[in-house]
Amino acid sequence: MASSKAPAIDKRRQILDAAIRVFARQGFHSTRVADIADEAGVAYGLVYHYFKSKDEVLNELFSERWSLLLAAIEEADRSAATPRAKLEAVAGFIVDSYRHDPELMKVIIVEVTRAANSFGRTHLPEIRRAYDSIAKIVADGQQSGDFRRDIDSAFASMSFYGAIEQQLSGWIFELTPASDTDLEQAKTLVTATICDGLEPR
Amino acid sequence: MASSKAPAIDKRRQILDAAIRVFARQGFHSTRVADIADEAGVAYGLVYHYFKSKDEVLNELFSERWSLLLAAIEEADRSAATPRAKLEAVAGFIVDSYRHDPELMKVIIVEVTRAANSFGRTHLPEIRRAYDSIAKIVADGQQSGDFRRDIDSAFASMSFYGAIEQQLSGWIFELTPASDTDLEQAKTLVTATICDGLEPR
DNA sequence: AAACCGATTGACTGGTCAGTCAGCCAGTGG
DNA sequence: CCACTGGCTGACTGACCAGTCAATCGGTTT
Repeated sequence: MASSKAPAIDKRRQILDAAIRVFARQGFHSTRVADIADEAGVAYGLVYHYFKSKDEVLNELFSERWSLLLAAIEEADRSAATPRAKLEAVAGFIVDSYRHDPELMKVIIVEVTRAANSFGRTHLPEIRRAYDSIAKIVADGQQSGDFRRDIDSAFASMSFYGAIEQQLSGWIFELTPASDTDLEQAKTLVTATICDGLEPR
Repeated sequence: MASSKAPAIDKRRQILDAAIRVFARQGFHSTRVADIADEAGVAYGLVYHYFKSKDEVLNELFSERWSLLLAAIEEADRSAATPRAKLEAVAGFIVDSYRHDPELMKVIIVEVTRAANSFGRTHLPEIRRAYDSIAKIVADGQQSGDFRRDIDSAFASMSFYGAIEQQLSGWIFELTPASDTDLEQAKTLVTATICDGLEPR
């Protein structure tokens, strides 16, 4: 049959997508592999056909999306825009990632990025690369005189990223309204807060 | 004997302190209750004499310190200082908490604050109260004209808190140097970033 | 000195799961 | 039409561990 190879690929994807939903709903630690299989409408054993372990499923989900983030940051950096516009692009990408798939972003933030003890530990190098790339944008901005130089670029990078991630956390845990307009505004607001500051100019 | 009641209290404390160390080292999920007992130099069963469950140990650790943070924020708010100085006081308190007991702060951030799925869920109301109290400081600052009004105070609060917590995360996972001077500078730098912004004035 | 009582001990149990594996089934090639 | 292959199945197992509990200990009271 023409579709003889297709189902195989589908099933793997099906499992990953199901895992996103289940991890988002119950958290990684309290999902059983059986939950993923059930959600995917697939036999228990098939999960182990495609993945070495339950951990590997999460690793795959993280790496898939984080590499996009890294690419987006590095692309923003390479562009000819102002440092501020570069930061705005990064914030925009992260917010759009959330809009596009809130459950996946929830899993990534809750189970990896903010869980540097368990999974984050494994991915610390990749996570760090994001921080470093943002720091580079800031450092360049300091070089060009667009940003003040008395705030360490690594420090500024952490503040910027922390501010965004905290917004996402607020949405994820429904501490903060997350309508379409809220998300859209957040893109500019984070950058405005970090670049202009809270005090009037 | 005069010290007849004292050991009882000691043991409870001993267990809590041991739990801080073990949770910080291995993470909550991969510590066995036996690890806590061993670290405390106490029999397994005694943990259950003082605490209903393993979870309750963590809850206790969190609540103990978080209530201090809430008190500190609210006290800062009540003071006559400028809004900016109030924020600086909050940042200072959090940084000092880290300096005073990095392991405890690690546990609180990694296992509770940033794990709103598992433990955070239980403590969401308390956590939210911190965000709200900070938002109030910002809102008052907007009222008095010290802060601009086009950035929502709840949003600013999340950015501020997120920026600090991200710094702590950097220290915790050794992504960022954490010498005494670094910690000291961080207090002012967070506030400077958020209040003044990265762009030169 | 005997009864009492809270602190302390640690062996044991019941339940939970991640991961294995022996085999099934559908499509393909000979 | 049969052998083969690889996606697919799900019952099973071995390990692990939170929480229980019966027993002991040491100090206090009567």
